[in-house]
Amino acid sequence: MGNRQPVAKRAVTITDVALAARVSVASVSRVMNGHANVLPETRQRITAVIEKLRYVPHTAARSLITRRTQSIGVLLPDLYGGFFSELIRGIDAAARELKLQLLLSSSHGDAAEMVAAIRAMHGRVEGLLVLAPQLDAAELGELQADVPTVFMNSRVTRSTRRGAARRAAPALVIDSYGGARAMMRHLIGRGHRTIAHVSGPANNFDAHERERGYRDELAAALPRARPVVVRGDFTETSGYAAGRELGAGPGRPAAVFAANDVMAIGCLAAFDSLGLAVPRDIAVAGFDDIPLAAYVRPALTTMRVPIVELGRGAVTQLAAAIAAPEAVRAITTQLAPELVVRESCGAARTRRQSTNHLQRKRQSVRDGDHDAAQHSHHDPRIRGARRPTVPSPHPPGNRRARGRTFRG
Amino acid sequence: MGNRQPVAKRAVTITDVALAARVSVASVSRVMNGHANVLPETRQRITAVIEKLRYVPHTAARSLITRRTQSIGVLLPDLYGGFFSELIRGIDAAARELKLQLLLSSSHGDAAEMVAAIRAMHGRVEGLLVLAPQLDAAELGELQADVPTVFMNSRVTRSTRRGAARRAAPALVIDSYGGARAMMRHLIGRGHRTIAHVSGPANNFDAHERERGYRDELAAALPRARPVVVRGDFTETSGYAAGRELGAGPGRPAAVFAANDVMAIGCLAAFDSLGLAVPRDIAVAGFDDIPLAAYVRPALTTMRVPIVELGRGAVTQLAAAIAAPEAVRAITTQLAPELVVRESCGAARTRRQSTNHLQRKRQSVRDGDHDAAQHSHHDPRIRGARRPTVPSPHPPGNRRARGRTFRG
DNA sequence: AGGCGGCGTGTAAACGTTTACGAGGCGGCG
DNA sequence: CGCCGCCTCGTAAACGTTTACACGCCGCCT
Repeated sequence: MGNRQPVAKRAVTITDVALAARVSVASVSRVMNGHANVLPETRQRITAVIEKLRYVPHTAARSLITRRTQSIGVLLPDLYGGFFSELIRGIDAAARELKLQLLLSSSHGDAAEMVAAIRAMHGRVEGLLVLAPQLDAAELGELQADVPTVFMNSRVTRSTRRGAARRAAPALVIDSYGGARAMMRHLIGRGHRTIAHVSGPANNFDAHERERGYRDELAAALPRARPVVVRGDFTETSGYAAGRELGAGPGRPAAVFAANDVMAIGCLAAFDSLGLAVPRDIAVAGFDDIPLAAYVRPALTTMRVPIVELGRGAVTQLAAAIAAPEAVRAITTQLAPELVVRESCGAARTRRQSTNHLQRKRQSVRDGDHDAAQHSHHDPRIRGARRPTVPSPHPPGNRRARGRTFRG
Repeated sequence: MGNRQPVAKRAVTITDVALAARVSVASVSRVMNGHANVLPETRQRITAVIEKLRYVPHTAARSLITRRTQSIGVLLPDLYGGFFSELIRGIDAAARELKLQLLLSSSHGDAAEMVAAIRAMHGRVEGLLVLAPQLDAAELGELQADVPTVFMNSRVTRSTRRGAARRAAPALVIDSYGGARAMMRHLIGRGHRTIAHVSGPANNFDAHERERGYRDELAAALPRARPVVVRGDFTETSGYAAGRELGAGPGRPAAVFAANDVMAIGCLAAFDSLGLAVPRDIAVAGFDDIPLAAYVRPALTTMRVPIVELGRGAVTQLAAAIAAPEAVRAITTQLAPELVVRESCGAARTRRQSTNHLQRKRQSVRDGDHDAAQHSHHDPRIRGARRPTVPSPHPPGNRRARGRTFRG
């Protein structure tokens, strides 16, 4: 009893507490888990010992028997940039409300790496959140985990292609296709008749969807116009190259719609280097509404994607799937981007319009039914807070400053 | 054997494998853990069954007995903004190399919340990474976890105050004080004689250190100058307000040094609204080098803080502490910021100078010794890649585009 | 030839919980 | 007064691993 080991002191266990409180471990467990059937006096004695010994239950042991870990795994392809930052923030906020721990894992270039990561999480998480834009449905199907999974922004398995609907997990995606069409409608509505597209990497789902939206809307609204697509890879460098090509070549388009903001900013630089004034000589539009988009000049017209909502919604759906695994349906929820009009397309400086025609919509993979179980739209961002140009006569809202209270 | 339960299928355990391979669980375990003493033929038989049954060991059960979880907890005050994004990226990269899982937890406003979060991680992690700029040493001491802990950017416990060194954990901090002094030297070196400071929130460690650096360098270099400090809170709004106050009041300073970039950008907006030209009428400097800093105009002169290195180094130190808990020393490692000269202080457009006099330095809390065990400097960022103004005649390096290969 | 060491494998304990089950006490009611 | 039920609490099994130890076998050394 009294012999003290010089080695690392063992953590205090439930048995230590039971001994000290002169009760059985069962009673301690009951107190810890808030069960009712324990005498107030006993409870108090146990609580005091717990406090005194600073007992905190061993999570691994607990989850071994309860089969609950109170945590979910998040698998991302990368972490760089504002997109993932916001996504994680949305996920974290929702997980915190649901009292779920977050196990983070990133840098998964291919399916094999992702499978390895999933394996490493086995027995550690109750569910998985997977963002794998570079994987198609077949590959995703292969990494079938033994826990509920929700996919974010992955290739949609289309019910139109018979027998192809093999993914049994729900998914949340940004409606890149609809967003691209909305942007094209806007550009065409502003009078542009020749519109080029700078696309993203070939194996990226969103890149593909945005290009498809570009082509479809162009064909629908301007049947006589010929689509012009310059392939980029979502990097600024590729956007610059595309901008040089489009701006210097013959038949310069009236507007350029880049598949993301970063490339659009590259285009801006390219046009500047060519002596072209934006939007007077050529209009530019992007996609994503990254923070930079509001600060470059001219400020970038773009589609804002609801990243925080994406993260939130995914967690909510995952929690539902964990609670009732038998009730999960392979439903794909689409989140609609929002048109943000700034200067780069020649719009009025302060004008800001929302795409009413682009309502939040859902589509079922199996059938056309609409489920009411939707995530809560708690996106904390203040929609109008972002500054239209830099510098502006008035200080913007404080949305962007939240974290900065802690970090300089 | 052949009876199939209609209920949720139980996960395959090591016993299932042992049964199927007609060996004992011990042998399966030995194969799983790569122990040598198992016959090739037996090993092969077991491996085949493992493959066939897709057996993956239950992490909780394993870590219960081995007391190893292969994962570390990361406690952050918040997730918003580029700082945390980069920090997590650095942490993730290092953790991935060390095959450590990351348990993420954020939004800890006070010590109580943090203690709760630490408790929730008990038995789940082998070590803790804590970023708590709003906590002082005493509070940090209280949340003494039973696992190795490394603090990031926290209040330094000074050895000068006797008996105050109660924190037994190592820490990594950004040298905000030294960085602020370096920036002041730069401003004074450019000829500015009246320099005001916009400080951060009162309870923030970095804010305090930067103000201290401002005051000390000012006193040292310009003994006759009177320090002028306007309190901000790291938000753009507060920077704007401070800028209005400083720009419109009597005795307008020649330069304004803001405690972070966000407030500096607020100042830029304020001066613009007052009709002041930067840097001709007034110079502005920030701190952090957030991505925006290079894109606003005039581009912001600032101190770049090595965020990724901070995360990397913290993980490295934590791994060392986990491996050899008895060898940990409460050493505080300082990471030096780097001066980035842009336009907002009236420098030459393209000039870029590094602060040679501000070497990376370390200071021990207990004594003055220097430990060689330093983290590897693998910061992948390309130093000169950032664009000085927008738009620029040449496309920037592709550093900023990495994650964008996956996400539009 | 017999003992002995090494090697391959199995048995069982241990990790720290939760919880089904049962024992004991006590009060109420027949 | 006795029985029954409820309430409190303890005992022990179970979760899925790892690993110390034991055991049997074979070959080598003496």
